[in-house]
Amino acid sequence: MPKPRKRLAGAAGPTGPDNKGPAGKRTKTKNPVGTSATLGNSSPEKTSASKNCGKNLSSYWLMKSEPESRLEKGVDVKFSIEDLKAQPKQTACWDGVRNYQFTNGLCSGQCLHTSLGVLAKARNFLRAMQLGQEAFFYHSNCKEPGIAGLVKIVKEAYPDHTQFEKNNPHYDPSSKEDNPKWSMVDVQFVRMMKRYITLAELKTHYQAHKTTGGPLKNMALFTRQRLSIQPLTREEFDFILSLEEKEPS
DNA sequence: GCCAACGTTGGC
DNA sequence: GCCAACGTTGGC
Repeated sequence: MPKPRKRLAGAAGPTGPDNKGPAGKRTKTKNPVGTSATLGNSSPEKTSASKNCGKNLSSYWLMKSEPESRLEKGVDVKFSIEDLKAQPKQTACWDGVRNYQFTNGLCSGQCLHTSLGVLAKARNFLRAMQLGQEAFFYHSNCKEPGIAGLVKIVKEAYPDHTQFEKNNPHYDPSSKEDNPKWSMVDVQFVRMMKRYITLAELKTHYQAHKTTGGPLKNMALFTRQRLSIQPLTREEFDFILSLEEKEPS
């Protein structure tokens, strides 16, 4: 399926395709705790994970985030595990790409758009995530990529309500109430890894396992390289946890 | 900063 | 609906 690809260095496209409003990063000082954090508490989540159709879904995840500053349309996308730890309740909203929001701020849909397909996949994964499930917090696009810690899902996918609010800068007229485009989950810091598990180390195991049939042989980090939220099998998850106890190879 | 990988777009 | 161009991810 992959055909030779072409890349034009110059690309000279129209500069800035839609600047749909830089949608500044929410300033943490905005609202006192409580606003949106409590918003969902009253309703017993009728939304449920019933979309899951009883399929054999993953219970473990890997979520990528960039720990080093980088501007994307004027917004710094940096969000390291230390940043997560620093949040109130050590909790943040996760929109499935690599954007995040403070749970005690205006929890609005800051939708740094990625392409729709990627988003759709990320969203599907987001919607499959269930309360209490654990995910590795992965540092990407940085000096030393790797798994920094563990987080857990503390709120299952819920629609980002601001996408329906006309006055909101994140209003998205193309999103329908019965099929919201933007979802988020909330994740909470659990712990740091006992040691940082680098991508290089994981890759070494992945390559070995490809021939030996070990647990990482199909790891999405290497086989689905561009997914920002990826499912892990229990075997993958357990194997990676076991690496903590070992000397880096 | 470069560029490979790869998903998406759009002309036909 | 194919397929080349293009934009983005993310390692290096």
